[in-house]
Amino acid sequence: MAQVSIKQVAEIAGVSIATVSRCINNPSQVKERTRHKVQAAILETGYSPNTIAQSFRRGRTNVIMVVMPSIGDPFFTEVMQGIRSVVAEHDYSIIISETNFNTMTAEEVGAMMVSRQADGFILLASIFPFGNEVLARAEKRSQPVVIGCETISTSLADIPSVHIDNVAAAREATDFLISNGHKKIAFISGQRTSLLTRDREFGYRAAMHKAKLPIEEGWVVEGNLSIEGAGYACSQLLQHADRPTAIFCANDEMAIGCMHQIKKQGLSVPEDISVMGFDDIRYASVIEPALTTISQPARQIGERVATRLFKAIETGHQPNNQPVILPHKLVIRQSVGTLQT
Amino acid sequence: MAQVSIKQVAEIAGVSIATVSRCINNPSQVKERTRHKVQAAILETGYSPNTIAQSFRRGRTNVIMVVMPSIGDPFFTEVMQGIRSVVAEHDYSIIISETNFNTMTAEEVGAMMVSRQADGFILLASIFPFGNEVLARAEKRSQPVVIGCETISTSLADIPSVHIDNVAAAREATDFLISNGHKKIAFISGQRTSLLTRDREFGYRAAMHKAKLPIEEGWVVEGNLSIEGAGYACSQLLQHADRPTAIFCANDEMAIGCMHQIKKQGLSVPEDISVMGFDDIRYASVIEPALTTISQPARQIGERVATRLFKAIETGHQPNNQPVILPHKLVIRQSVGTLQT
DNA sequence: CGTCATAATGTAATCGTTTACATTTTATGT
DNA sequence: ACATAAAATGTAAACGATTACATTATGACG
Repeated sequence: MAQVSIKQVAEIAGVSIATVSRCINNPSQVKERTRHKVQAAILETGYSPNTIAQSFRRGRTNVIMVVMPSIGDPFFTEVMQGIRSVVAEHDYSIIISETNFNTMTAEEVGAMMVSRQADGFILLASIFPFGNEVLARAEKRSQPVVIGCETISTSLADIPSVHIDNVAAAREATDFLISNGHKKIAFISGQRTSLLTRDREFGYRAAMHKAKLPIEEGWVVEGNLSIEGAGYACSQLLQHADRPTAIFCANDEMAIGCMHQIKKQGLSVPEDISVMGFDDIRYASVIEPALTTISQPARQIGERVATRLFKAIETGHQPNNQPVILPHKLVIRQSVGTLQT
Repeated sequence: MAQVSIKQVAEIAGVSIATVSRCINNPSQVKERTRHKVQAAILETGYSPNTIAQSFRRGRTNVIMVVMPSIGDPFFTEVMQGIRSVVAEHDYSIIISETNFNTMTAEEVGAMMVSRQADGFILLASIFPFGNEVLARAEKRSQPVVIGCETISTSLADIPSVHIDNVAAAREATDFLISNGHKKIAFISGQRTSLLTRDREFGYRAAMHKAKLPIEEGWVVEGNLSIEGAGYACSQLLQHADRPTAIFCANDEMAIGCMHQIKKQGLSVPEDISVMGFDDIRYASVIEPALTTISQPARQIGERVATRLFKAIETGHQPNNQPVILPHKLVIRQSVGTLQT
């Protein structure tokens, strides 16, 4: 059975294809009697417009693309919900693309834009080398791009983005550990190539520096934002000659892997070692001990990112280039203990 | 800056648009000297093909769509990895659509197919009313559909699908509880409208029946496949006059929520109540106590589903309609205890 | 009833590719 | 050098929709 096209509908209804098209897109300008004929023909043939042809002709896809580091990451899933809620108010659909935590090059981002499969892009994943090049392309093609969550605050104040102040949040988290008497604090970061957690590492280092606490060689290790990766990173820390009393993980997923590893080696959290997470994913409160972490307003980030994107799509201009900074919150649960001094 | 089209490239290179097109799609049939000229022109203009126009003209999008109940569900994420690995071998990309655990109607599925935005569909989400109608549409449009994970074994042996034997697996899980001395076994299901867990409930009931164990009114409650939903469902069970000694949850996410709720009420797992999960998601082994559950070959399911889909796309026929049943495995950890009799 | 404004419909161009077919160029063998 | 086959390139139609513009139908009014 071949595809039914507007032509066949027109034929059956005994009108021109233009009238059929108008019937669908602008029913008010076709006479009622004709409209009925056409609708009958549509029903009879089971016609529905070929969206590809529509996109082609209109030069607009009514699709936005969200580039995620990983579907399956509970944090980004929540961001998606925010995005979704905004998209639902527009006549748009979402397609999701996944990088598996790999850092995207400007070329890859460019390739996605060039393919014109979407009218706008939300990047929740790292871009590198980032910034100007991507923006310039976006500008040229008038395909807006907004970045969510993941940026380096220091180097790109000029990209449209929505995120928390990762540096401040990480500093706060570290300060909390310090105020609980910890002096030997380790950090498990994301992939070295990922930008996601660099600001957090930076905040951690800043807090340690300010408190005049040393960061021993080997206290900052690379996880890969996964449970398994953190487990391995953690076991290295536990073998360290000068074993830390607290571990700050750049995301909750790793904190969970970290706690698991600690317990596996017969130690307990927080009695022997304290663990601090970041993100406040849904598992953070049900894991044992419940995770002390930084809560990000994930849903809200998603909403704001999408709102900015749509404004840009509608006006035809890139969004203005100020980052939007949303508030974070330290959530104190049970995974951090007080060190008797 | 307007889009660069093949026309401008042709003009600059001093050739016809056909030659440019051939240069891109069939370089072997254009002379080297010409090829160079064209490539130079492409570079100069920054041209890249308009994929929408290509899809339009070719009648093929080189995209497959995966409909998921929920991104963020660790189980489906793993299925996705399998799918992705197969897709990577073809010149295809994936777009993901999310139903948020809502059951799709045949109309919705039809709408997705009709929109022609993809050459084939993988449905990991419930369809209802399912079966013939969807298949008939798929057939008519020659847009293949393969279903993964989620079917009702009893009623649609004739849809191309890949999954485990959910009934047998659930029976096995229930038998394990029974063999550990449990007689009062409750079940937390998915949404009533979702097909995902019906077979599992069926298997549970079958096992109970075979062991001549009664299922008291109120022992089968509806979670919504989430931590929170299961928490609520679980608290109902704990208040039950005839409190169960074991709870079988239709997925791990709910088992985690369930255990959390049990502990919250001052009881412990598995001493007071045993909990059995289903799926073996990555959190199952790190949660405390580690979850006894049914392990599905998620990755493999994804691979097989995708393989079948591509075969169908390539041959232009619907896949044959036999379900592929993959093996599951009971994974015994710590969340199920033996009941002293 | 004729005129004219307006509403309804039709005609045909267009979007950027691909590709069947026609034409031109190049290579080969005598 | 010429005939001929093969290779390279060009021409133009097609995909299915939208839409500017042209045309026809409808209705209002004197």
